[in-house]
Amino acid sequence: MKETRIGDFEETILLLTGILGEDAYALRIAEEFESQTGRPVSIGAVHSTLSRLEDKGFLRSEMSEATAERGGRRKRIYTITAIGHSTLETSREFKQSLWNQFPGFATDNPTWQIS
Amino acid sequence: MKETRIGDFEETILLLTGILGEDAYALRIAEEFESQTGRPVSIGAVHSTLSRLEDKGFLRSEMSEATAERGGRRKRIYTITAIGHSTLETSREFKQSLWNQFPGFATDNPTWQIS
DNA sequence: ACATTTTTTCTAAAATGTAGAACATATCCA
DNA sequence: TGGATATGTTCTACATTTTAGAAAAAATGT
Repeated sequence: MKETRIGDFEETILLLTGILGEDAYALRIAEEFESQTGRPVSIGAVHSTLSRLEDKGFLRSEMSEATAERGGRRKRIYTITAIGHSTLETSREFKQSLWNQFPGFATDNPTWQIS
Repeated sequence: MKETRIGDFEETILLLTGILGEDAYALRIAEEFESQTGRPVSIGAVHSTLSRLEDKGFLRSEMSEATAERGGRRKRIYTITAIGHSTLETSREFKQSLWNQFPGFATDNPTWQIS
């Protein structure tokens, strides 16, 4: 099993988990994904990605207590691990480095012409 | 519209193609990938990804003339299209926005700042 | 009790990522 | 001239990630 590799969707889900904090459970994350990207996402996609990320050690999870709301069953709350965190950072730095080497995007001026 | 979606490896290959310019052909890209990431990559992986990116319209390609070097046969040179370019930018901006919402990482990195 | 809501778990598929063998075409040098 | 060797592409197959939604579980409302 390759421990340190993550895909694009996985990266986004990991980031959203960090952003949502205490509220990071599958359904809420899917909701946030849709609102931030404008693209629909299936709940299954989010669930399977979350558990894969947990298998890889980038996330850890814990069941919350049930709430007093209608249908308010226990949620599986996800938290980023130290490894997940550093993987995110590495990925970010790598992409940033590539962007900086891309002619026309290196620094402040985003003007670039395509043939 | 599922046309505008790319994966993580695809994104890296697209970026490397842009960075390499006139020298962007499969073998060279694979070489650059290894030197930039430190991870090995098979030539087949790069080839299939490049042609997939071309099918999606993010890259276009053209055969070069053979060179006078030993074994210097014709290369397939890839170039980023306008669509490929804007897809890259969209992806970069989206990730940046997520990072800025991530508590403790709202960075003021100068080379990335959008506004 | 039974319907309804929120949420997870399970199953299956399509798309992306990975690997390397097979093939083609160039130069080098006896 | 032609085989050894180098550079590249094309092809084929398989693994992993991404996507979708149905089914099951656990809570409240009436």
